[in-house]
Amino acid sequence: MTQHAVFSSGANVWRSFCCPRSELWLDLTLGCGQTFRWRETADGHWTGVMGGRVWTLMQTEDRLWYHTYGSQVSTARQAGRKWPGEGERLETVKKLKTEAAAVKEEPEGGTLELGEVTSQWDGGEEETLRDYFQLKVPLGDLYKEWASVDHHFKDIANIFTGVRMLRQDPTECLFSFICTSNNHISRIEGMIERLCAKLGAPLCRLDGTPYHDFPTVHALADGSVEASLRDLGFGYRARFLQQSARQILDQHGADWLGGLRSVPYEEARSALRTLPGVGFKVADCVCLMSLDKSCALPVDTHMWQIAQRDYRCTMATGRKTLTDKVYQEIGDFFRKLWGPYAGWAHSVLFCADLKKFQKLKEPPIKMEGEGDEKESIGKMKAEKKHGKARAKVCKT
DNA sequence: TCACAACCTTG
DNA sequence: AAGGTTGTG
Repeated sequence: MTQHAVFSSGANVWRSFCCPRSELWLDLTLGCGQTFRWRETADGHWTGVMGGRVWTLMQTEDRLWYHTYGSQVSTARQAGRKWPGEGERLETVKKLKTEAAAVKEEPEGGTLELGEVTSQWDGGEEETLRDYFQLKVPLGDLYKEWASVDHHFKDIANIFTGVRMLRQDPTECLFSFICTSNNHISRIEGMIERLCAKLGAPLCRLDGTPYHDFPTVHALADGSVEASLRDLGFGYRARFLQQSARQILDQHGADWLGGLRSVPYEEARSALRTLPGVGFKVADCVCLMSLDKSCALPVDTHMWQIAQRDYRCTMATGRKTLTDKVYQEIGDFFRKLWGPYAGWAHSVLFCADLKKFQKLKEPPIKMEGEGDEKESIGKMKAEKKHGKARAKVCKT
């Protein structure tokens, strides 16, 4: 049976490229609720479906490592495409061992075996990842700019580093976020998993777990979908999904969503809002996370509270419900404060507000024999093991 | 433009 | 209640 790839096992092919932690922190970026399809299948190893195939990712101090499954898929994908030269991508096994040993703290030393490293062209995988993580956007520089204009941001910026917007598939993003209304992240993840298992193309099976692609708009538009999804626990959202898919095909065509990438923000948002189950909040999520609208800023109940509590945002206070007008004003307030990448800054604050990451705000715990450069990671692992969960730290 | 209820489940 | 949307007054 095929198993999930593990970096230290020596049984898998891993490739990597330079990507410092200040630019990307996988645990936060994949776990902050912008995507619902990645799971931590081993310590620091994230497995999920992206671009029609299954990946496992992990990172060391300054590199991002990746493994993909079922390489036969890549043959079709490569056809007719020209990829940039591979240049300095290849590393020697010796260098890998040195680096991995340094980072992974193998006490035995020398027992660590790494997977095969081939010199063949990687089939565009590195480029796919660079696009998915939008690595051309200089996150470290943006953090400095946001911190210079906003001391609340500055307070958390040193802890919650590398929180990056993904460039997700628009179809997956739209239909996933229609599921988020009145819902928790943990439950959403289960729903999306069942949605893909029911309507998505099967890709492979790892350790007995089947992986599926996200369903196509066509699959979601079928008349039987609402009943199926209600059976899977989608509640009233089942109809929204089927109707939105139907409306896209009937009124625009399957390529319409992707085409919104080249349309101005407000226009794209208005277009999305014509779909059932899509209000301002969901539309902004889709704009920000899949349509290249970096200024789109989803205002949920969290951001509403943050705006009042931390920013004394006057338009946010004194109302019982988040009206369309206030929604707009809060977004404009943060866009003025943070600039054209306001949506990215928002996700850092959102991430820092999540219950599951509150432990990162605690003072570091010194572990015996632990170097300080791996402090934050060591701290997280240590506290995961000890199950520490202290009260949320709020700054006022 | 604002407020409120209803909507499906479950952690 | 939970990262909302829709319909009604």
